[in-house]
Amino acid sequence: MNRKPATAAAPSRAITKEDVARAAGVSHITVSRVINTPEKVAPATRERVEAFISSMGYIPNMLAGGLASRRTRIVAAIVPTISHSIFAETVRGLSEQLSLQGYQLLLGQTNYSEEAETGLVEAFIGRRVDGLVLTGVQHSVRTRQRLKAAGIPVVETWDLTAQPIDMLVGFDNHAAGHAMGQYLHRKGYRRMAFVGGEDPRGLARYAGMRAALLAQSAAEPVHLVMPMGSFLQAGREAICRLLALQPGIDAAFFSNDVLAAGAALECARRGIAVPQRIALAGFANLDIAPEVLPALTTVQISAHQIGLTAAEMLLTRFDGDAVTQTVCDLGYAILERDSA
Amino acid sequence: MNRKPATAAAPSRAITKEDVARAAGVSHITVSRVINTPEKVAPATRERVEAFISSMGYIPNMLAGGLASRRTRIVAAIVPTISHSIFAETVRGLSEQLSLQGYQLLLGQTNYSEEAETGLVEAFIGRRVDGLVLTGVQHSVRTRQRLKAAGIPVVETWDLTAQPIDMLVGFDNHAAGHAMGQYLHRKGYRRMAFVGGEDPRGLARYAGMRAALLAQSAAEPVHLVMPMGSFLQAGREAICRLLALQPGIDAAFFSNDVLAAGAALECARRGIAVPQRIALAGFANLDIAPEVLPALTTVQISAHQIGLTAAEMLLTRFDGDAVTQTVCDLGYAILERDSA
DNA sequence: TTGAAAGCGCTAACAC
DNA sequence: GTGTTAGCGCTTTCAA
Repeated sequence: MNRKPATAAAPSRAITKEDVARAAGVSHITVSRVINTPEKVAPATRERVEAFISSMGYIPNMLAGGLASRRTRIVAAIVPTISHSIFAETVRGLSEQLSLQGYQLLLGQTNYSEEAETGLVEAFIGRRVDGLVLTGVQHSVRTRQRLKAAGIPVVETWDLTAQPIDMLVGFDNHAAGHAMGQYLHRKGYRRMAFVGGEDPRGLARYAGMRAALLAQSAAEPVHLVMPMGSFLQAGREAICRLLALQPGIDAAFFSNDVLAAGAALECARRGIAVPQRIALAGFANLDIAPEVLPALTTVQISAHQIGLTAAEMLLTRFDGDAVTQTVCDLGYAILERDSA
Repeated sequence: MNRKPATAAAPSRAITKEDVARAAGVSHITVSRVINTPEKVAPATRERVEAFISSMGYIPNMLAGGLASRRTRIVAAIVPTISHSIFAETVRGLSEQLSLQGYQLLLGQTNYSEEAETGLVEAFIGRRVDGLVLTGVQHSVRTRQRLKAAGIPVVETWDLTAQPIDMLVGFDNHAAGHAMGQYLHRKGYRRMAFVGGEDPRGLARYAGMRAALLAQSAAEPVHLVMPMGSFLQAGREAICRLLALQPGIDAAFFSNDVLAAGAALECARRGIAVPQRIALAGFANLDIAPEVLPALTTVQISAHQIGLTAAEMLLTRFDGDAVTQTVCDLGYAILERDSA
């Protein structure tokens, strides 16, 4: 199946603005203008230069351009992992919106490690990205220092805080958890559990739910921490563990829909009536939420919109305009379906 | 919730190698060495310089470095969409492996448009990426020309071809479809359908399945094309359409597990016995495949490994070594479970 | 409307 | 072990 052993290619020398300029009989700056500000070039000259650009297959070196202009037209995004569809959606939104304006997206994954985030932030600053999108509002001191020193536009996402580094688009995780806690309590459930990971946002949702229950003098919810990984399987295991450890439990709020869907699947398999025996609630309103049986009651948020909005904020800044609304609260909504 | 209107920050002037050099009383080249080849610097000098780098918070400008050295340490990946977990897995593998060596990932999405791919390739060449990872083996002439002219290392993924642009890691989609066709036929199913999108790889799987059935003198499979979007829902709709249009149908092979899972969920909902009334087979062995009821028979491939391998190939090239195995066939395997 | 000069911050090649 | 000299390919500012 193999072909010739491939060695490093020999890029003789890439073609430059000078080459095009020489061929077209103008100076390189004119070529530059044809590309960046065509309206400032005489139509005749422009057409001739364009013809040469095209026939010679000239592609401007944006590295050199970026160095000279101090604008790279690159935005970096840092997410815990691209494997979780919520973050994938945010990244998709970002990338789509950014590419409309000729910006490119550099992607970094932290795997939920703050240390990794710090490293990525430094790497991206080193690449002189025009803007940075961070997940969450919790960052190392070093990250904050670097960001401040670099002075580049930053958008934090997926959460809310009173002291954003710069801009922010997200929703109140604590309030969302609180709302679900109230909802479940109102529905008559009294012995609840929260199932999730240990990321700050999941923890905030748990805290919100807990606060809601305590405010109603209801029992404190069981907090079951599951490892991040295959959420579906984790959800199945979680429901088994919950039922075994706390037979009296009557409702479970999961940190995301996939976890909840796994639980629903397991209940179906074991003939456990949902929501009669145990109610299930998810988070995010992912594709899977309405599809399992029973359809999942969940908290609706918009992962994709987070990416879109973050991109818009950044783009506004890049245009030199001031972003008046530096904090964008996208909100959330309890979506009642059949599982709780 | 708003704070001060945010305006473009004033990055007075980023600190450079010169600044550090002056402070440490050495020349800028020594600072450069401390960063890039510390072993070539006297320990005493090194430590002093390192102290200044750290205390001054110096972050090298990789744009300038890249321009001078002609190496950006950036790899670009182009996928149809990051929303489909198979591609997200590939991107995750790529990013993980690359970041181990200090490389960063630029991400582009085509939304299955060849034209978009062409544009992205040009943009990435303009950014002088060190390597490029493409999805599939079908590309515009222009893309091929540009890539050839640029002479940068390229890895095509997710398919196989006799004439790769450069390097290749994937598996034979036609053969995988063929194998599933044979499997289903062997299992006794005779009136089959294929459900998928119109991407080249899905089409190849359909063609393979069709060839297998025709070789057995079995009936030609029905080919149902579903729009890309919410796969779960598309899977549900597909099974409804199939059963309505072709009541005699006894097996359906879906272009991916999510589609198949949607169908399984709908069958469960409507009390349609799987695999007795209709057998269901998926593709990719995603997390969801073993979790639905009945567990999905599918074709196992490794999306994550594709990313890992592509990164390794590229990294080998970057090290100046020749990649002897330019084509890596990761293979596939029929995974028999309960649905077919 | 077009061009010349200067420099963005770094690395490569060669000297000392 | 360390420094000097030249660029890398582009944009910016100013001049014509």
